[in-house]
Amino acid sequence: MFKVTVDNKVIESNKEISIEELVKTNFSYDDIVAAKVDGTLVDLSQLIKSDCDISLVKSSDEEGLEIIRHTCAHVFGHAIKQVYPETKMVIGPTINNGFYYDIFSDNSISEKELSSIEKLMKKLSKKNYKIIREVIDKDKAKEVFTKRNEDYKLKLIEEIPENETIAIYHHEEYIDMCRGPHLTSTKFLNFFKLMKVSGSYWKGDSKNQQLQRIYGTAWDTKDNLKSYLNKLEEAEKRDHRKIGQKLDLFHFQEEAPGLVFWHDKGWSLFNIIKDFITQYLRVNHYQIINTPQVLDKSLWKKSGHLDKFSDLIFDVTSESKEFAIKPMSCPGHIQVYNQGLKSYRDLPIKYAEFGIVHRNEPSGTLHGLMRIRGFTQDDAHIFCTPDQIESEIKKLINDIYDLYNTFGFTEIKVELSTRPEKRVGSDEIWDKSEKALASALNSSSINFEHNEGDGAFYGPKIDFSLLDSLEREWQLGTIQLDFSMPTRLDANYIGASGEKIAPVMIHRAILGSLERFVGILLEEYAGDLPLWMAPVQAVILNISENQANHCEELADELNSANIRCSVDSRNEKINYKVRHHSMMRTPYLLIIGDKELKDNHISVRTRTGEDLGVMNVDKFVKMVETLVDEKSKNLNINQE
RNA sequence: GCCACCUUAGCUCAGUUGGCCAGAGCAGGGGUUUUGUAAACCUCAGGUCGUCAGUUCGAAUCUGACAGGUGGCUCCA
Repeated sequence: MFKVTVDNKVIESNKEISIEELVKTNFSYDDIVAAKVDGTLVDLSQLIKSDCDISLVKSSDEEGLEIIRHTCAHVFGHAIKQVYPETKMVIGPTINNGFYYDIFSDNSISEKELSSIEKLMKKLSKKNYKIIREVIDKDKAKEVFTKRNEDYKLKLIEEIPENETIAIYHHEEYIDMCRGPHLTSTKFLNFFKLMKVSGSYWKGDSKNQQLQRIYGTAWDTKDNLKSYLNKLEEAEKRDHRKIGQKLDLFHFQEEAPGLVFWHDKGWSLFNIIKDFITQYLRVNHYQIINTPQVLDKSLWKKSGHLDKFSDLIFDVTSESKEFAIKPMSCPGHIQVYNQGLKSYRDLPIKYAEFGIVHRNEPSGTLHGLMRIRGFTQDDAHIFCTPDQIESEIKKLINDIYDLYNTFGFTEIKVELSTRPEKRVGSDEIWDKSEKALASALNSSSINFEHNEGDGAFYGPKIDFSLLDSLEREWQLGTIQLDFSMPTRLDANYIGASGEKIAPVMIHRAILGSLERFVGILLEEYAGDLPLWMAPVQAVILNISENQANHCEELADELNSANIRCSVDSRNEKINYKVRHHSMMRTPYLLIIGDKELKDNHISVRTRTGEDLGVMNVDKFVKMVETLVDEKSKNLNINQE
């Protein structure tokens, strides 16, 4: 006789019983997909024979969804082996919102085929067959997968420690190896979709065998599947490339892959952001400098960039001399630092540059404004003593958060990368600086992930990332400690006792690439930029020709008052113009008819269709000034 | 760079199994209209169907190469 507590209900039993059976006989639930026995996630087929505490996992729970997705990956395996029996299964993990399966097959799977494979999966899941878990030892596992010609599964088995048991799951004739848990039948597997195919590599290494990866999504209900697919569609509309074209901000063309043609309004936005950062730099005692775009290769050789990153460097040859277009600004900044002697009393010295850098990124990695070959970094280098590291870092972290918040970003992913195997600098200085970075993060009570061994060879770093509309991560800010380059490029300062010492260099970018940042901003706001960043803040629309001249005068007046304003006096109906400029996401539409002309008033409408009523110009100017000063997201001062 | 896919007018897209001068809507030009808060009406023009080669009596449509792009993978100072 033993006692089991299931969701606070105590059940007694005197014979071994599966959780599934236990639930069936004691509850009327129909959405249980797995269970946790004393906190450990297990299959429902698990047998219970002694006292324990069980909590049930529902299909709608995060863990339940993951199980559905995991099992869905297996059913994909079941299906693909029926279509192409010689397919070799590799790995099929769950990911956010779904799963993928890496396979090896001589048949290349195209996206067109996915719907027919999906149909077969549906057919299999409709059979509502039992999924049977079997625990076997390593030798038996080898035997099973040797028989099935599953070369990759065999490689995986090799990596499993001796005397560890292995679980395999039987899906009718299909067998997959997996820790589980899994569904006990395909009953809960109804709402899924195969999404896309991609290439991938065995062990994620491009030197290894190329595999095919099939992505899918799976949900507990039809509605959840539908709303996920809808969400993707909505996200697509926020794509910065589409918005950029619609709002006439920038374009790309074939002759300049990975390089931006900025149009007036896009460049205006770019410069608003740049000016905002410039203001920050002034207040925080940066020296704003500018260094050459093209430098002799000997300098890049000396800095170490040429050895490490030669593939990414654009070459220029002139009169038999070889130059490189700068891929980063640091060597240039050291040249400025090296002009004249520096004393320990001068430190920290901070050089900032909106450095335009070019990197010949592989064609397959380019992505709109997010990943390009020529971009502008809000780059700076802080030359300081080891003792100054921590306070400088702490300040930077806080500033980065403040600045991101000002732009409206609150979800920021932070990663701390520590010493890699191949590195320069003594262990003491690594200890000290890793500690400095971690304690700076901790003291600002910031959640961050550790990336052991992912630091640069010259020092540890902190990276800050934001998400785009499809929740892809893009790195923006970075703070990197560097113990190498100052020495390589002969930078030093005179210490208190007169000796020459190499300074520590902190590379840091706040927005990272301004281009990428514009991309992220556009997706975050779906083009509805807050007033202070809107390239055109107001457009004046006349009702008829009678008011056209007055509109021009009004525009001059508003522009003089620092409101970015244009006039649309085309011979069109007001409805047409309102629609047009609403779609262009201009924050304010100022409408002038005979009434407004007579009273010298403006009728104010926002891009979202809100009518702010008729007011005089002064009141409008004051409202805009206030909202811009506050960097508000609102267009109406009365909004709380 | 690798895998799959895509490329037709300024934009968004139609173009059936290869078959007469390749279509639509919006945008644009010209007229009419002088308009009151999300699309007035008439009319005109606009395309070497990404590029180059090939198959064919005939190619936007089939094949190949290349370019650019999209989604991933790898990479990312």
